[in-house]
Amino acid sequence: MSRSVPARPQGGPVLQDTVTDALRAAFFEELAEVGYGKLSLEAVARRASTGKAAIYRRWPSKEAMTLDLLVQVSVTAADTPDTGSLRGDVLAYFTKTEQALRHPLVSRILPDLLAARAYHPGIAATLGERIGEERREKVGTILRRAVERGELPDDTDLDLGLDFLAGPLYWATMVRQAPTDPDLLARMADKVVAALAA
Amino acid sequence: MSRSVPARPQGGPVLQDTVTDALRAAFFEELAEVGYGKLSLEAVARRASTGKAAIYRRWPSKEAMTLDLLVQVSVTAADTPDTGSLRGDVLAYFTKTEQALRHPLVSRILPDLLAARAYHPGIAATLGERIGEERREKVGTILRRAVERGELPDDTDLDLGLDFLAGPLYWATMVRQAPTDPDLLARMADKVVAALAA
DNA sequence: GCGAGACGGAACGGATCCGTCTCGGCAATG
DNA sequence: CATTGCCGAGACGGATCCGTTCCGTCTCGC
Repeated sequence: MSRSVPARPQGGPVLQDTVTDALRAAFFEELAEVGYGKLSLEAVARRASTGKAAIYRRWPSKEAMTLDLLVQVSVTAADTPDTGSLRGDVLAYFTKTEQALRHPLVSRILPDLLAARAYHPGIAATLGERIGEERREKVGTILRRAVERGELPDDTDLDLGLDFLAGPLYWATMVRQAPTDPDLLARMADKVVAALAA
Repeated sequence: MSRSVPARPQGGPVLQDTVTDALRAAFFEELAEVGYGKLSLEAVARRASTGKAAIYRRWPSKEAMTLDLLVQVSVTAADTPDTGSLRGDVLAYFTKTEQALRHPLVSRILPDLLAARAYHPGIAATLGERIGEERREKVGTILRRAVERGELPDDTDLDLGLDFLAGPLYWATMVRQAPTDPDLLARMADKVVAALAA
């Protein structure tokens, strides 16, 4: 063994440079193209115009690479601005979320990752703890503000409310894959507000 | 070529027998275990205690096998009974649907197939035309009955209503993977009725 | 200008998969 | 009893993948 191994905290990438960026981009593009189940590091390296060794120099395994990159991306979740009313907040959140879900990479990767949870405990944990919790926290702010304003009762069930903030939009956009025009979002927001107040 | 090929309508299975049943069961169990992307016909044959030839005697390819078996299963969708009120219909539908979604095989296979649509046009077509359309038809009956009863206005948007019948329950059960007790379903039904009436 | 180390590229062994093909076994038929 | 045809088992060629290892090159800091 003549090669010296760089000492690094196990499981994380060391280098922040062009090659790492290319690998990250290639990883997500490949993930969007074939899905996690069929993701091959050979293809990622090929797409990044890189040798496989460059990958294994950064991450110890395919799963570690996935989890690390997922966490990096998860911090992107945006805030939900206070528009002054529950309906305004919901509509703003719908508009922004729908836009995010329509992103070509997101729309292919997200359902795949949600499905991959069933087969890969690591992905389930990362998605639940990092991304899910953060989302829950940020979107929950909409409901808490509405309670403070007096638009919703004090004993509002936050979890149940979040199901209505997420469910219909996710179903329409991702499952049913319907073309959602702005008018639809407005009418959906009206109905969600009615549901929350019920 | 000494083997005689049985004349059959291209693409469909011929034999309805023990072997076919074993293959179908093994296919879905394997699908639930590894996902469509990594589904291997070798593993299906192994699990069914069968030779691979038995598969290729029935279906010309992995995709054909999948689509054929999916269509066979899709006819299982149950009817939605008339309970006399919109709220009763919704709650009955919720209860039955939640039960179906909790089925160990369904809960693993369904998200995977929804994700697989992005990579396999054939699956997207089959899911959309066969299963999606049928579901839309049956669940839509709930809304049409409510319109006839006068519980909903005549100009009710069926598609938007369906998003509320499906979205929150799907999100809570499949995405959030929350433990849904009967009480939660009842409160969710209340809110859905309020949303539909808005 | 020199050494350390990352680079792209390529090959490796071992594994898995697809789809085809060939066996011998077995049951039903005639 | 001989024929027929599906059966399970599994070998096969060709392909892909993982994770490791090596080569020769390039770019740094010193």
